[in-house]
Amino acid sequence: MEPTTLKTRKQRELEQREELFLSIARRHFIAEGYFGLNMDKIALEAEYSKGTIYQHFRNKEDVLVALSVQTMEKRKALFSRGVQFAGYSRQKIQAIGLADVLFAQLYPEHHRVEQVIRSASIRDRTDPDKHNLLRQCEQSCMQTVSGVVELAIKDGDLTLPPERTPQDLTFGLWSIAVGASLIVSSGTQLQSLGVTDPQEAVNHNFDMLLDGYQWRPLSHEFDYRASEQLILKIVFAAEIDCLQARKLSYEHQEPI
Amino acid sequence: MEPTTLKTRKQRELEQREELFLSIARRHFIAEGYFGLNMDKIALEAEYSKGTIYQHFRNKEDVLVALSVQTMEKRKALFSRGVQFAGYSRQKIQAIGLADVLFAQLYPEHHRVEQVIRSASIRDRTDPDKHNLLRQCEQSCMQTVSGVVELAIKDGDLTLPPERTPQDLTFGLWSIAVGASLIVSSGTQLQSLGVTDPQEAVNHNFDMLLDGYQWRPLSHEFDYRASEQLILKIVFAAEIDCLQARKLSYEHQEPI
DNA sequence: AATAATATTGACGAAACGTCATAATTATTA
DNA sequence: TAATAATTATGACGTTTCGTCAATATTATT
Repeated sequence: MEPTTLKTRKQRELEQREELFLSIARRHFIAEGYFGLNMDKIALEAEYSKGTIYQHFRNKEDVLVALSVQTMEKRKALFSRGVQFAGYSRQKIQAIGLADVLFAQLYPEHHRVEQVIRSASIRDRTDPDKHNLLRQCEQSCMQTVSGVVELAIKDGDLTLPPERTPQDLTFGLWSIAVGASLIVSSGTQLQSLGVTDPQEAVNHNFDMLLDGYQWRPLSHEFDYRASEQLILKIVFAAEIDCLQARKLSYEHQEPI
Repeated sequence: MEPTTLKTRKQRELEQREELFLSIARRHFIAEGYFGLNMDKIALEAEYSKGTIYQHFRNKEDVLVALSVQTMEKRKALFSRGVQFAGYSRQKIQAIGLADVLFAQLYPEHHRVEQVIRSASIRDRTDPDKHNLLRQCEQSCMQTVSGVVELAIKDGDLTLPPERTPQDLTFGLWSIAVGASLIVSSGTQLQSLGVTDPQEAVNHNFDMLLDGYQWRPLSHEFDYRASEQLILKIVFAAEIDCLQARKLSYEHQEPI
């Protein structure tokens, strides 16, 4: 066998095995969190020795970074789909916002992984190179947003104050998304505080922020509710179907 | 000795000891993060046995919740000071925002504790009662903000859309604050992305969100820069002095 | 077929958690 | 005050899990 073919087959096998480890790891993490995720169990379940696992991952935190990268790539793909919606620049932003919501609903477990890895203590144990890969992935997501901001400026839908960069706005949207999901997941009793529907509130806060920046058309000049339905129908039909099916199957299971 | 007097002295001693444990724990956590914080070391340094530590705290995570409660109480005190500023309702909000910034600068280490405890995995190990105490503390902080929102509505500075609660707005501000600090601390290279001054960007995003809600006076109707200086001077003079002094002492130390 | 290179294994040492029987201290009673 | 009861402190111990590494097995090369 030629070395090239051999190498690629080897590589394929390695990647496949890594994928196996990661899928087991993700399952364990979802079920039992950071402390329930343990290397011996992964090894046992994958039917490889622990040493082999450690040939793929420097340590436990490395596993989490790898999971996060998968997550971020999934999110990025959805963002790219959203940004393609043909409409006002602000509708593209809306589409990205919806993408993020759908993402959270489709893969709620991915969210938890991201949060753990953001924690400084856990991050400090990761291999800097792998961690940079994750950060690049995140930046690439953010750049999708910034790209739309720049487009809006070029189209004349948006004029930033002097001294403000498109990225400042992106940072604002990103903060709301990250912050809200963290607050919700941290168990704060939002209901009892007066926030009946956090998701709805986040959407509205996005709108208010963009209105504040005077991104046209403003929310009172345009029917963004209708726009939302349109975007979901045109761009994310598949995802909606998937969620719908899942919901139905829950309803079926509940009586059992 | 009467039982009451006896009990209070005992209690005082216990509280003092707990404070000792917490101060040691905080130092270790700051220096070495979650994994560097360890119960044996606290015991050793406090010159008590490990068992005694476990009489105060159910487990390691409980120590962190206790630290977080201290943190949140400090923040709440600063918020209460800010809200007393006599001016437009929106200036009160600005004052709370400044309080949060000052808090982060005065006690940067407190921030890290809060972030760790928000992580679902770590939270899951805490005693629910103690954790509720923390959540109550947080809610009380948020209620300070919501109170100002309600005041603004009463004064006619702000009119919320139907279906929106004051708490939805609070949730937006809170999300920005929490999200931004998490993003900054997670090591995302904001500079290289185009956000030169994250703190400045956060402030501006607060302004834009409030402008979006049409909270009067709007940012172009009023000089919030000047207002900021005024608030700092009138309400937070002590904190500014403290930071200034710290800065000077750093400059003195650097040549050494 | 012999040898070299690479990959796999799981036993092992280390670190830290949280417990609990024992010892020490403090309070109560006679 | 002395004896006894109640409370509190101690640190050795069992347990878990991490990450390593010498020994072993597999694969490639000569």
